[in-house]
Amino acid sequence: MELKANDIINELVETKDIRITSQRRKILEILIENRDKHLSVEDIYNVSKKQGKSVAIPTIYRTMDILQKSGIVIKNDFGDGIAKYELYVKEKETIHYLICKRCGKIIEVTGLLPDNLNSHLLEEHGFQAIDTSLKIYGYCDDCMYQEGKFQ
Amino acid sequence: MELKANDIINELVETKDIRITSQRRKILEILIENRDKHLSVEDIYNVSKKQGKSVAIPTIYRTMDILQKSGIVIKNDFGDGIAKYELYVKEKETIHYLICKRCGKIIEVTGLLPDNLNSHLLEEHGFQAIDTSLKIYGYCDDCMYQEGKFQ
DNA sequence: ATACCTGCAAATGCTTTGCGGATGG
DNA sequence: CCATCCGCAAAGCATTTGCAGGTAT
Repeated sequence: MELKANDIINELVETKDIRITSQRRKILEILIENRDKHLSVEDIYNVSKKQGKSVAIPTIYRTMDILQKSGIVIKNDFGDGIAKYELYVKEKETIHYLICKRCGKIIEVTGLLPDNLNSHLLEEHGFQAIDTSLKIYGYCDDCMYQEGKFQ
Repeated sequence: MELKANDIINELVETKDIRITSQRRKILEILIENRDKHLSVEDIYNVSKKQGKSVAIPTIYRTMDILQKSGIVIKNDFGDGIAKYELYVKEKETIHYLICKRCGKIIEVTGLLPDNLNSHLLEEHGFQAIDTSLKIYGYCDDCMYQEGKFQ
């Protein structure tokens, strides 16, 4: 855990020239503790406050921006207009999201896209893919037979 | 053109109980004239103003909300936080978007997803898919060999 | 030493809402 | 008629920015 944070910090220091401050270390620790979740800036702020090391909201925004541009986090918007961040894990397959329009539950899925997608895009459309975002909105098991209300 | 607007209006009147006002008719006409584009609320406002029948911004938001919930338009966000609307065309295959991170160009593509995707999701995850959104961010032909600046 | 970072407050920009007057069916 | 809609102004809300003081290297 602490080790992982240091790994990421080392990568930050070595590859980009980004200063390591106590706030940035705290944010990275929170991201690592919650690597299975999608955190909003407010989430990160609340956790930092609860843990006694409150980091200001603008600082979090600025840090997430840096982390995203450095490829350390992925920025996501699941349709509610609030940015959600998660650590980028190199080894992991690209994750796709099934988003329930009724209860908001997010199911993570992999392997929906053809393996040769990126080379196909390059050949057919001259497009160099970097980030692929597949989000499928609909109704989860629990909500499917309830009245299909939007939110 | 005018015919199409009336078709949609008839559908509105028949299937939902939505009043037809001059503003809503104007908005539908603008959407039809620009069925190949992705219009922001501001775009629609500017066109309406230029055409001498200015529709107020809040009215456009309210109308787009109704049209979206009625399945007449698709709401999209291509990563800049500004909602873009387009007419939903039933016959059309699901469209995927290649979005250039440098110049912002949007290339529309179809057929990237397996045919049995929805039934697969239902069987494997108990998920009833309604809207599928595949957005791929990267660099277009023109921008690929330029310095890969974000925006 | 000094370039960069933080936190506060204020600004920004898209979107939403309250409300009095207007209008469609 | 009367429920619904429109336009204006103002409010909401996530995000960004200016700036004075603090910190990492």
